[in-house]
Amino acid sequence: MTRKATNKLLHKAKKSKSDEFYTQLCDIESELKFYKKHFKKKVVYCNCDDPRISNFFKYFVINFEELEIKKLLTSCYREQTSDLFSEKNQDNGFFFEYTNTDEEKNKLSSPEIKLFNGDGDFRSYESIELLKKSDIVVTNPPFSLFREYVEQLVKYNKKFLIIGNVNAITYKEIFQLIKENRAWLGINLGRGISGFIVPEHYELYGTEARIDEFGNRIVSPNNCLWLTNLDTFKRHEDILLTKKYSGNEHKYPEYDNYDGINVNKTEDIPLDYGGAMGVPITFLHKFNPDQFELIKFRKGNDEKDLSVNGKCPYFRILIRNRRIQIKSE
DNA sequence: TTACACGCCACGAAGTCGGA
DNA sequence: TCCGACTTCGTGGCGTGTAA
Repeated sequence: MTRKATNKLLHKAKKSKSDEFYTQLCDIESELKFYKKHFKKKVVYCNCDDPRISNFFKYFVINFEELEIKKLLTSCYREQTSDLFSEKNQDNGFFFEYTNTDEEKNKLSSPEIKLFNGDGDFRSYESIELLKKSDIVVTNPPFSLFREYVEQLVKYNKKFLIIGNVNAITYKEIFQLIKENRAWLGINLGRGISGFIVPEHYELYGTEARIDEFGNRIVSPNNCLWLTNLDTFKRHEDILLTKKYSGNEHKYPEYDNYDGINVNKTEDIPLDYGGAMGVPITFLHKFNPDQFELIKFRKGNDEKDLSVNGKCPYFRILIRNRRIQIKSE
């Protein structure tokens, strides 16, 4: 009888997606410029970042004085390769502490990194100890572990500004945070994040992939967002509404399974409708919690996807305009 | 009671469409 | 040409049904 094959390794290999995406300095600058006041006397932790490569590290070193940062911490994951023929692991994760002293500035080209005992995974004990010492986490975490990553930040009650995929809004856990006003979208979204630097071995896909002037291989997914719990001006600005429901009822069909109307574009949200409206997930990019209330995500009363005449539009978020008083019957 | 097959559902480091 | 909105469908996880 053949032995039952253990194909765990194969599964592991299949599951491990390419998470080696490096954020460009221009994209970091165009977002971080809106958060400068938040960093004064704070310990910043970039916990998915090799200081020798990361543009997050570079950004905070360049702007250390202007932002009045107290300390910068970075840590980096290294996959452990257990080698039967050597006694120790050669691929420990590592971390680096920076306080902008003259000595540190002079050694920036070869920073004195400190090895972890383990792999430096953001979930590891050693990395969590650094997390506990920090105030704000800023990085581009592995998208394949996005849920776990955010869960940990929330667990340790940290401020954060991180990059994720737009579809992260559709994750139950992430939407719940947004609904509870414990996280929101940053300033840039979609093409507002121009692209990521990928390693040599990575296939350049998509029509907008390119090699930049420095030879960096860039892919532009055009579907990324910044998720944060640092306040921004944008979430206090009302969305300008120009469309009317009354007289255009035919443009706003009612859902089969919820008492509300379907709105296909954020800009088409009517200014005179006080009931529930289903809007695209990208509405959250312009969301002001004082103007709109988030009621529910995706599902109708029957807990099935919202549908119009039997057809389900793409995921919708049910909202209500707080500025309009609903007449009591 | 257990093991396995099957079906449903959630998901997506994409990529396209179409209006301005 | 730019950019916000939307979609497609293969894959894996999980719950349930059924046979042994």
